[in-house]
This record gives sequence, structure tokens and C-alpha cells, in this order.
Amino acid sequence: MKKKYTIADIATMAGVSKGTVDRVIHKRGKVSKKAHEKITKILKEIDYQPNLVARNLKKNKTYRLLVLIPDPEKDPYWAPCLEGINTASQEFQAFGVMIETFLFDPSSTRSFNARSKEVLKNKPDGVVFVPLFYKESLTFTEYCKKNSITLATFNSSINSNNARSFIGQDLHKSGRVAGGLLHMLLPGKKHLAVVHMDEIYQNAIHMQEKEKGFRDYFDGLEQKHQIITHKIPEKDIRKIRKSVRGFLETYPEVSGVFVTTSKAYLLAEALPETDTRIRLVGYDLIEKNLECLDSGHIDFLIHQNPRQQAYLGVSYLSEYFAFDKKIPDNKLLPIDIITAENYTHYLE
Amino acid sequence: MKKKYTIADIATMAGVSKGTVDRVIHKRGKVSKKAHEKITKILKEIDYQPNLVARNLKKNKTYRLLVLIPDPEKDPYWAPCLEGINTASQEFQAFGVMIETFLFDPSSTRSFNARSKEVLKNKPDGVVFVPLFYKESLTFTEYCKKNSITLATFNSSINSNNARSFIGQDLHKSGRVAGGLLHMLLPGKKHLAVVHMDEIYQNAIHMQEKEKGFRDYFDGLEQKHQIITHKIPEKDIRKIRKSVRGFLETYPEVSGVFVTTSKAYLLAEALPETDTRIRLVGYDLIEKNLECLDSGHIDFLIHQNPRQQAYLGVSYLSEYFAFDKKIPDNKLLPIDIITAENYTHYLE
DNA sequence: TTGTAGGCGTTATCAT
DNA sequence: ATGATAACGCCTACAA
Repeated sequence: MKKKYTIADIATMAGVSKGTVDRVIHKRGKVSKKAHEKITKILKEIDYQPNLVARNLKKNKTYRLLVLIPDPEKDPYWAPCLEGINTASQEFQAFGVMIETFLFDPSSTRSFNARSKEVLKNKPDGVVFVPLFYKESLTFTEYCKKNSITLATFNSSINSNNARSFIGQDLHKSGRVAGGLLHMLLPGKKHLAVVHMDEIYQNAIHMQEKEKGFRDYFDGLEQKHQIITHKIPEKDIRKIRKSVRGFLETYPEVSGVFVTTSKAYLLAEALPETDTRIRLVGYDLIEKNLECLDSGHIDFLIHQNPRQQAYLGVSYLSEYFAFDKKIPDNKLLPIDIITAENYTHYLE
Repeated sequence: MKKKYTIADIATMAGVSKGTVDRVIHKRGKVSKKAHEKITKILKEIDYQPNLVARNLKKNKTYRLLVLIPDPEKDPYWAPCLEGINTASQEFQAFGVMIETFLFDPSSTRSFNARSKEVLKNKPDGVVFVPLFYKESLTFTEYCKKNSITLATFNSSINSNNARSFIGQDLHKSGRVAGGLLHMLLPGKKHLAVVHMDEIYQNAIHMQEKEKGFRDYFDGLEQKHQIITHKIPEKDIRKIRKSVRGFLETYPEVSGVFVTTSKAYLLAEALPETDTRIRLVGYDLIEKNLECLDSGHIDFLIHQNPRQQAYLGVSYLSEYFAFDKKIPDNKLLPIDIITAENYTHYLE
């Protein structure tokens, strides 16, 4: 059972005053060599841990933390993020961290630029954001760096050392997971397809990473598989149906499809009602996908846990401000496999 | 932007002193009706949130939190719990919560009794424990209730209102999940088996719940399935092999097996090396099961996340002590589906 | 270079 | 019934 030592304790032990101990702890200098040595020795011996509560109380600062994410009204994928942000917000407001959320239109770089300017105008202590647009995000991070605003990103990473933290998923791995699942569902079959659906905004890199992982999985097998890539940029259900019909007619042997976006339900709806069902693996627990799980039109979904991503991003920065905690550089969340039977628990 | 109100602020607003405000907040009485009304009104208006940091500093108590779990040396399933406990321990020691762990032999009620007595001798403020043995655990919780020791349980629940919190999984649901997986793997096949393996200590109820869920899933299908239940209590690999051979000979049509314990690898090892592979779904990310995932002898594992269970148990009580947070009654963790491709991320 | 004297917000005690 | 005051541990400013 360890005793809790305070600065006063240490001061007594070293025969000096609290002020001197404090100077040593914070390396403020103006301490004689003798005193310095003595105090450092004691600090090590007792493994001094400062009382974070007292430190925080003294600082008595309130921090402003802003979150900049896509608007869930434009894409329901982001809805759980708001929950995660609210949870974190409630947790940390008692510790003086004030959190506000700004939403931008994920299909418009203009919207991103406008909202990010607003964010900066607020002069926050920290920002958590989704760097959906590469170029614009880089500009943003540079500005933050200059104004010493602490940054964390989630969902997408950005190749910049201006951001302190990234929270997301290993997309290549998640493609492999999808490959493994389809392989299990279709042991004999050798014809598969990767479909990139309806992605108006720029996450082409995301989809490519997933496809690479998917192909990587099958490349590692002894038995060789033929994998077709098909892009469906349309949003209109009739056009999609036409596109799907076309590619199924060209490759009638295809028995399993991996949809690299959250729009697997669109493919499911567009499939012809034949008895030889196409096996389908997609992404994200949005309402329409869940319905397809229930009806059996989608077999597996991969969950990227946007809620947790947002929650962690906000928590990391909050703990950094409130308790001087170190911010983890990278946090890769597990690649959750979802079926009709287990999705409820992931909706929280 | 909300201002942070302090008790001093409220006192000024109400034209009274801090002491009176404090008495109202803590319902200590000895306050005139007039003052009481005025202060309560203000409290509501400004939605007063006490500064938890200051409160904690003032209390300046150190809490003792003991954890009582099975020894990972006897059953590797419990190893991740220690990690979870350590993580929580590091997080909360700065807030004055001291955590210690006691291990018992999961095959011996005597061991449990002995260790739980030790725990009680320590007069802790709170205990997090795994109620593996029903009767003994009840006695334990009653004693804790009497001595006002706050309790949280994980892994197993116990039907007692003496424990404040339970963290675990919906076992019935997890059986359903297993059913869904085997059904996907074996669309045409109609002969399956539930195998209860090598459970020396009492979690028969666990296994039954899982089996019920599994059968429940198939009962809900149009196509009727035949499901055999088989028990293998032996630990010796040769006896197991004999038992497995016996039941496969009796039911040669069985093509999928659901093992309700963490011992699926034992079944995998005992299976004859025939080409028509039996599909296998089991529980828990222990080393030997992971090897079987890699080699393809096990198809899916269900992850019960013991690490997180332990972490949450300790966190809940720590936050309760340190910050007066409410303890959630029940926390059901998601039923994670694990394949050879995604297990690494779950090992942390 | 060193020591001392407040103060952060809350709570407990003591006097009024 | 109420108000003043000290204390929790840390930090800062100022005095020595």
C-alpha cells in the first residue's frame, strides 16, 4: 500500500520549501545544484505522482473544443458521431471542457471551407475533424499548427504531422476481412466482384484501399479467383438497376459481391429476383443496410464504428486539456463483423 | 457559451452565504423556507453543475477497490482481464483510487471462499468480482451489502440486488449469432451439433443459455434442422478424440458444430482428417483457438471481450468513488464475430 | 536562489 | 438558521 506524497511532504523531506520542489518538478531553473539533486533523488525514490485533481483545479481554465464533421442530414453515416460527441461532451464539461459541433456538407468543398473558417474564427484550444477533402484539410491543419490549435482527426487520415492523433480503421485489412467472409460463404465459387457505389465526394482512396485488401486476400489463396471491379456512380435507382443488370449479364458466374461503400442496400434493391442469390458484403450500420440484413439480402456488414471514432477523438483531446494526458498518435479500431443477429448491440 | 457558476456566484445572487447554498445542495436542512426556495430556483435556472474537481480535491479520500477474479494461470481466458484492470488502475490512481487484484482457482469453491475472505478482511470501499459460484457468491454479496461495500460483477450475473452493476454479454443472443453463422456457412445442410466441452467448474447455466439461443435461431427458420447435443467433460485428448469419433460415427450427417465453451480447439484437434471438413464455431480469443482460426480448423469465434468487461467494472466503481458518477446497472457488450482476418485488432 | 502567501471551488467546522 | 473561515494539493507571484 503506497502512501500518496504531496509537494509539502517532499519539501519537508528535502529540507526545503514547496516552491523549490515545484521549480524542480517543472524545470523552471533557479535552483541550486545541491537542492536540485536532493529533490530529484527523492522524487525518483517515492515515484512522485502529482495530484491531477489539484493541478486541474488550480489551472481552473475552461477549454474550447470544436468538432467539424459532415452533416448527418446529408449522409446518415455520420449520425452516430453526434451521439459519441454528446457522450464525451457530458463527461468532460464537469472538467471544464466545452464542446461545440460544426457540420459541413460532405459533397461540397466550399461548405467545408466555410465551416472551417468559422471554426478558426472561434479560436478554439482544440479541433477534432474529419479531413474528407485532402487539399483543403491540409491548409486547415497548417493554419491550426500556426495558431497552436491541437488537432485530432478521425475516419480519414491525413498525411500531415500537424495533427496529433488519428482514429480510424485499417481499410486494407477490412477489405481482407470482407474477402475472408465471401470466401467462407462461397467455398467452391471462383467469380467475385468489387463494386464501388455512389460516391459523390472524395473517398476514392478509401475504396481503393478496401479493394486492394480484398484482392490481396484472394491472391494469398492457392485456388485462383477471378475478381471483377465495377463502378456505379449513379444515384438513380433505375440507372443503378440497369448498371447491375448489365454487369451480371456480362459476368453471369459472379456469385459474391463486395460493396466498398455504405450503399450496399442500393445494390441489394437493384438485384434481380432470381433464386440463386448473390452473396453480399458491405459497410456500415445505416438503417437501409440493416433492413437488408434482416431480409437476408445482405449477408455481412463491416462496422466502422463512427460513434466510437468521434467519441475517442473528443475524449483524447479533452483528457489532454483537462489532465495533461498524452494523446495517442494512432488508434485503429477493430473491424467489427455484423450479421442480422448481432447488430443491435452495436447500435448502443 | 455557458458560464460556469460556482457556489460563491449563487450565494451572491441569492444574497446569502456559501454555507447556506451548500446546505441546500446537500439537503442538510437548517435552512429557512425563504432561502431554500430562492436558492433552489436559482440552481434550476442556471442548471448548476458542481465542479467535480474541486469536490474531489476537498474530499481528498483514497478509495480501496479490490478485484476478485479467476487465476489466468488456471484458465487463460482470464488473462486479458488483468490488462483491463491495469489500464483502469493507471487511469484512476491519479484520482485517489487504489486497485488490487485477488486471484482464485476457478475449479475450486474453497479457493474462492478463501480469497473472498481475504478481500473482506481488507475492508475495501468497493469490490469488482466474477460470481462463478452461485451460492458462495450470494453469501459474499450479502456480507458486502451489510458492510456497505459497493459491488460490481462481470462475466457472470448473479440474481441479487446487492450488486450495483453487471457487465457481460447476452448469452442467449450469442447462441443465436452462432446459429446464424453456421447457417450461412452451411446453407443446404440440416444436421448440426452443440458440444459442451471440458467445463470443470460451474458455468453449466452459461452453456445452456447459449444452446437455447442456438436452437432458438433454427426454430425460427422455415426449414427444420436436426440439432444434437453432445457433452465432453474429459480433459484428456485421447478420450476426447474417442468421444468425438463416437458421436461422428453415430451422426455422420453432422456438418457443423457449435462449441459453447472456449475449448473449441480441443474439438478441432480431435477431428479426423477427412476432406469433408466440419464447420466449427466457438468462443474466446485464446491462443490455441487463434491457431485454429489461422489453420482453418475453426471458422468463427465469438469474442466475449473479458478485457473490456474487467476494465468497465473497475472504471464504473472508480468513477463512482472519484466523481460521484452513477453506476450503470447493466452493460451488455456487443457480440463480436471473429475470423482469421480480424482477430488481431481485438487483442489490442 | 529561496520562502511565503494567497487562491482555485467545495466542504466541514465553528461561532454567531 | 446563517455566515465566516480553514483546508484539500498545486501553482504563481512576490518578497526576501
